[in-house]
Amino acid sequence: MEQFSEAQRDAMYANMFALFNQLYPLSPAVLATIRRHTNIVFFKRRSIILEHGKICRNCYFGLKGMVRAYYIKDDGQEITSWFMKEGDIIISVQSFFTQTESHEVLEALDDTLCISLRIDVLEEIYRKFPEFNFVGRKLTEHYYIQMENRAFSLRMDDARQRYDRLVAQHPDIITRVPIGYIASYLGISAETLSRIRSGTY
Amino acid sequence: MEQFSEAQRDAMYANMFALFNQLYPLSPAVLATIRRHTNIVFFKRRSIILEHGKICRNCYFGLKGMVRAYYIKDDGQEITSWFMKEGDIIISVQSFFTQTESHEVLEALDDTLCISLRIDVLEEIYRKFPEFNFVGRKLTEHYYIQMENRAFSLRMDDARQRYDRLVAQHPDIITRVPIGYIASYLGISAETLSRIRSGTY
DNA sequence: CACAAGTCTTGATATATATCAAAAAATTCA
DNA sequence: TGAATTTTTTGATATATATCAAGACTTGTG
Repeated sequence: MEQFSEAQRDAMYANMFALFNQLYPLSPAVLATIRRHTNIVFFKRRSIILEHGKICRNCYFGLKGMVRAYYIKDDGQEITSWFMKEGDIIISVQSFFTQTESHEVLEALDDTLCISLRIDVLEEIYRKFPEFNFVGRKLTEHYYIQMENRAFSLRMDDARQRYDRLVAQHPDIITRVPIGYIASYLGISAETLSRIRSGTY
Repeated sequence: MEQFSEAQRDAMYANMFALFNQLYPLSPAVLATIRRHTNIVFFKRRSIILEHGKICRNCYFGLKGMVRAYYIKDDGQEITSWFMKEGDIIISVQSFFTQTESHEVLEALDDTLCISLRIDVLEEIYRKFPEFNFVGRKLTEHYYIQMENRAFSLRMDDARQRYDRLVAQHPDIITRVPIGYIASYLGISAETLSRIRSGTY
């Protein structure tokens, strides 16, 4: 992999720390501990970050690149559950939070750069710096609300409305992700999404 | 409403504290603070716990009774988002976590009894007892995973499979909730659910 | 207890979206 | 670059589920 200068690393961590500090102003001691016990990892385009059935033992902070999470149906069909990118926390929610075998696969859609934090290190940080639970709670709340919105759209909106909502809320996903993955995320076939986009529907 | 003896209250709180302690062993000081700054509230069957457009300023712990959360579509149709009952935390997720006007309505389906905790009190507890963020984080994670499972079922399963999954995972909801509400939660019409249940599909 | 109001079922038909198949376009890589 | 592969589009047909309408149940209430 590439090596990074200290200045480059500083910039990467500044990114993540800005997010944390905005939720709860953290002491230099916590930030130094985080920096000391995490590292920068690189995933090649198309590579698997987390395999199906493995336990998600790392939490990633996205620095560059798009990642998708997907399930595999019994018939082999892949169902995309979500997309994560720069500034996002990247995990298999179920697996990371419960430390059980993941139902999801995490796959890098681009060459992807992340800060990687091991669960045991994170738990140690939660223990040693209880105020960091504030950050963990706020981030969980944030992603929970996003998930709720998506579940809601699936019940309330038809295919075209779900697509329009995604375009409105996440225009970058539309441009950066192959249409087939977007279709399975929206719960529709690739053909239907193609027709929606072409104005047939 | 009714008055409760100290012994009855003890039993109610024991319920909630057991949940908390199981996530993180809390000091008597926190528990005493919680008990002192919360109260038991009663909602009559069919009454509205939280109106649409109001800010959800209380977090409830369910002691008795079923509650449903629903949205109202532009055309007036009610779409049930979830059911909460004894042992559950009852809030409008979006409204409580962001302290913005609720998109959801919370409605008591039964005569319902809850422990009520004001958001400002909760925030004070988070500040004064940072370890309580651990509990808040764990609970948020738990409900987040549940929400993920539901969003997933909506994308992956057809109507019959979604119903079967609900029966398998929450048999009590089927027996305690009118079928029309269950249908809108599953994202299908009441007629279709009726046919699924009768074995037509 | 009976009637009103709401809820659930059943049937007929309509519609959104899936599926299958093949061509067209885009992307990858040797 | 150009052939091979993958992705996307388009067309024809099939299907799951919605909608509309009417009747049968339930339930709550005076």
